[in-house]
Amino acid sequence: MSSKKFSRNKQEKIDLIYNTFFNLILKRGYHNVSTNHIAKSAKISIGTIYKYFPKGKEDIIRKYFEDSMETMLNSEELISINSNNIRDFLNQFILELFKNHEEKKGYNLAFRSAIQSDKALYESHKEKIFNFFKDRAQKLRKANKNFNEIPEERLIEAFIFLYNLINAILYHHLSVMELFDADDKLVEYLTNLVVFSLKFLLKP
Amino acid sequence: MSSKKFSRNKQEKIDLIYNTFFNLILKRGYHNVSTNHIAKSAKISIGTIYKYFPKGKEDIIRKYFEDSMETMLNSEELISINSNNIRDFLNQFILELFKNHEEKKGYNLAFRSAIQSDKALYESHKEKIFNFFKDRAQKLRKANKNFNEIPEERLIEAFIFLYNLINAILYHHLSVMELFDADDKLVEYLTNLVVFSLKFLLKP
Amino acid sequence: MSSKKFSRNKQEKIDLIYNTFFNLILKRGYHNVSTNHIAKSAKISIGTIYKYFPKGKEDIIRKYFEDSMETMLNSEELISINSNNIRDFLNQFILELFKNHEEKKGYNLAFRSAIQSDKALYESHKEKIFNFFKDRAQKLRKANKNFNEIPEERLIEAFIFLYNLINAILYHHLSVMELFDADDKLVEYLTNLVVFSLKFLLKP
Amino acid sequence: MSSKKFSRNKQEKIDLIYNTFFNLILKRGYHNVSTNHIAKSAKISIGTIYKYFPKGKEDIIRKYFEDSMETMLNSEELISINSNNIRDFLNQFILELFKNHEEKKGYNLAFRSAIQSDKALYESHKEKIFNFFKDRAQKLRKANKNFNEIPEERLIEAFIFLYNLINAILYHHLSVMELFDADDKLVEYLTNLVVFSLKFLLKP
DNA sequence: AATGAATGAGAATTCATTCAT
DNA sequence: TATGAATGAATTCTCATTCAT
Repeated sequence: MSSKKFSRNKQEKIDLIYNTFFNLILKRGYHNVSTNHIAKSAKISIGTIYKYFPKGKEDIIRKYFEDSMETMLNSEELISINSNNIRDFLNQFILELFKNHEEKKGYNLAFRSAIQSDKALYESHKEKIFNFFKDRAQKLRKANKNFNEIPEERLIEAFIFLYNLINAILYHHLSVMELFDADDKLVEYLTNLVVFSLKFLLKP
Repeated sequence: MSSKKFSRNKQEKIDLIYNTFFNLILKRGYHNVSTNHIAKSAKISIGTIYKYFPKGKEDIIRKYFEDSMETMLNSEELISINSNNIRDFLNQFILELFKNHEEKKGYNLAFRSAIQSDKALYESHKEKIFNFFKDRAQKLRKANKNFNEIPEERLIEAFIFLYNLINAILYHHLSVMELFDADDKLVEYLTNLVVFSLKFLLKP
Repeated sequence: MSSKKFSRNKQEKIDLIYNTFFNLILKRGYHNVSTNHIAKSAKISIGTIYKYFPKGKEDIIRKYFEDSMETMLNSEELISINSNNIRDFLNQFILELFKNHEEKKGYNLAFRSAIQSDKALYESHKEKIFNFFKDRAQKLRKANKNFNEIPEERLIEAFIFLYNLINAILYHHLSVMELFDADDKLVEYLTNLVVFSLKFLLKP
Repeated sequence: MSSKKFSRNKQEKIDLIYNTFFNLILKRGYHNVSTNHIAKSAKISIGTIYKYFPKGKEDIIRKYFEDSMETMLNSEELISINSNNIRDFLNQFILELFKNHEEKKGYNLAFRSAIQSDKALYESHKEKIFNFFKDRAQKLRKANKNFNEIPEERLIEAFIFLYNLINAILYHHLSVMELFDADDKLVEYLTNLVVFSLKFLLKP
């Protein structure tokens, strides 16, 4: 029975803005969605958007991904993987990305669009990815003799490349997802792809 | 004679517009380049651009890719591949894409940007790709018993998927190209990737 | 008792708003300070500002100057000057303005800015000044034969002109204040300036 | 009989913008005039304003005063004054400012408003004034023994101060111009004021 | 055929003000 | 009384497109 206009629940409004924005992006493309569109579509005033996201569109994307990236990379599931078992790690990681994909297709497409015109967002995202895989690479090299011979930098680069490859497959809008009749099959394909690629990339 | 000189000037102007546009896109991103920017940068008038491309930016991209796609997919090199030898075909095709990539990075990035906000361009591009691979699939199935068991649709979809995958690797701006110290290595990786993937995708 | 404490809080809040506003104006200029800025900077709510100053910025300035002008023009120091001694009066008046200037630079700059875009404020200020000098002029003419020959209107106008001139020197932001190494020198200059000007303006 | 819409006369349009803007400022105050007001009032499109003045209001003022300042300070009349005669110079200079004032009251008020919120404009204006008087001061010191004893810097500062003082009198909106029934009288007053002030400021 | 001045819809953003809590 | 979320008109500025010359 609480009035919509004076809802004291900030998070509700912020989520409304997120959802509206990402839905609009899915329908019309990032660059064809304006802050005014968001306001109209969400039935809130333009001022409200700028209250929560003072720099407009960029801010919405940035803040959303700062949160969601943090959450994803620091999720229980990823943290708790026994890092010296690389198969487990890869499989778990792909599953994690895949779960993300299912529920966040709109958000991720938005993100891919946004980093194309926002260098700062792109750099910060790159750094986060790098640090995440640096940590993984270091643990792997400590725990597993096979990886000792591969330079740390190369290992990190390989991980990042494959991370991007998986994302490209999951989110690239030219993909023909219908190829994989079941999710299992897609995950299986991706895992095989990664294992095969890693071998290729890391051989001396 | 006068007409020849004339049409020569015309083509020069069109090429100038193409080059200027794609260079600007590389520097500033598709959505940050306006028709006025192109005119200023190319030192021609905005009116001239609208003479040759009455619908502006969209038209430039669309016409460019109509031409270049036509040229690429119908190139001597691809047409002359003996289509019943699938290995040759794949290797040749990847090399062709790779050559393209080297010299046309700007154009392709532009294209990727453009189709994100232009549904018509996207659909027409999809159709062209589909028709190209439909033709290839039909020839393959005629010439090669192994492919008879695979439904035509599925074969086409697999080809399209892999075509997109290769492009994603070549053009995705998050890629870590430094991984592949030599072009040979990248082409080798891509070929292996495609062969491996085809096996996976086409097994019953 | 509670009411006393209450009104004390009220005055404190009003003073807080005054101080915050004028400090912000000094830093950023009148037109770049918003009511929301004041609220944030003073750490009170925007609602509180509108409680005490229902018309916002204009009201703050207007009310402040209504008070301070009243106080200044009716100050003990000015009232008690023996008005038939014009030298004393002028010197005292300049000193009064100067004291004001030292401690209220921000307020005065704010005021100068404000009256540029608020005609009502400007008119009311003009009227107050006029009435003040009308009173002085009348007293002077009664007490001092020399002034009898000068029309009352002209005397008032001369006073107002010189009042504005002094203020212009004190507050005009293009002034080169470093010229006057000591305050004494500036006051001396101003007094001479006024005496000289009065002679010029009042000669028949 | 030339069409208004496609007038090839840039300067006409630029002058129209200048005149419209400065007239509006006189009526409503600098901060209450928007670029849209100017466009509507001048019956041109907002785009036209931004074609000639890409940074909007600031640019209009800046460009106008860059031109007019240049013109004024380099005018035949000022340049040709025999600089070693200080009386002549002062009188001529005041007359020049006064002529300016008569025809450009609106422009000057606009300028005074504008520099309050545009630091760059303010600095560039200050520099121009400084350089102008530096040149005058150097010539005076060369030609006239009396000025040798006064440090160059001090001489410049005094000139600048007096220049500002005159402008304040001419343009300050609180001034009571009616005091001076004839222009001659005002110029006479200003000259006396400046001579008197210079003596005071330059005495050792 | 070529030019570029002119247009105006629409995007991003600010800010005085209101009012439910 | 005090709060601050919410509003939306108004502002600055951009850009695709037109059309007289």
